[in-house]
Amino acid sequence: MKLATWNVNSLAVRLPQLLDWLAANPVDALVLQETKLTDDKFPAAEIAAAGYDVAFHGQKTYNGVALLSRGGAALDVVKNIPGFADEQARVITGTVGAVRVIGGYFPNGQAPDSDKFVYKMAWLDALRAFVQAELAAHPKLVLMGDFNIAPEDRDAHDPVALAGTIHLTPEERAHFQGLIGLGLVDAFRLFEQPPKSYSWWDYRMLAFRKNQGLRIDHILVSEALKPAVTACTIDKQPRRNERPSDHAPVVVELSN
DNA sequence: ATGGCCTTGGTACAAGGA
Repeated sequence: MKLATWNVNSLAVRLPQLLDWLAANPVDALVLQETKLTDDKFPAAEIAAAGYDVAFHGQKTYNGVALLSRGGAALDVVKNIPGFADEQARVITGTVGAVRVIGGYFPNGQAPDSDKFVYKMAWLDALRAFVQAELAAHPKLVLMGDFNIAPEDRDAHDPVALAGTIHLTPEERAHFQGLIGLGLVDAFRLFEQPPKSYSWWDYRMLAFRKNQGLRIDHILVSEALKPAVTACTIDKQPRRNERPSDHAPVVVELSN
């Protein structure tokens, strides 16, 4: 079983690239972030034609998430975080096969002294409680998406220059470790990886060509699933497309 | 160089992203 996450930065722009990627990478489940589409504009028919069921939760202009699945629609779908009032469409959860999948578009946070950072902290608190409850009900769980957190210094191309800036603050990293503390593991770090592995590169400054990026897109798997994880990789290929998303997909492979 | 680029909404340029 293969699961993946990809921040597409506008599904309206990236739909052809998504369909190309799915044809080349027939995953069993895929969560998308930053679809930037209201539900009435979501391209469900095109995705169905590619062989995927899809649940989605979007809004105009910003945010928006989706959960694609092959071999049956996701069950028991939950949109956003129950009990956390939020006008922003950032979370979609569903059961695919035997796995509970939570897809999240974590808030950016803008800057550590901003109102958006305060929102990010509150959102992360709510997410943690939600994941804890989901985990209790569904031991086989995957939490994946655009976390907007670089968990360690090796997840940033210049951790000295970027120390304390958004995505690298101690507060954000503590929240990442809080999620790990629920009984999750960073699937990417279960394996030897190339040095300077990133999942996002700024559109500016020729950042992709110079590999000046951040690893902020993650797949966390529960302890019950950890023994089944056989691989986890970042697929840089779509970042080489014309008009690419600034994020690359991350893929995890589970045995059975 | 508190920038650069990309997307949206809307049709000029501001906001947001990370």
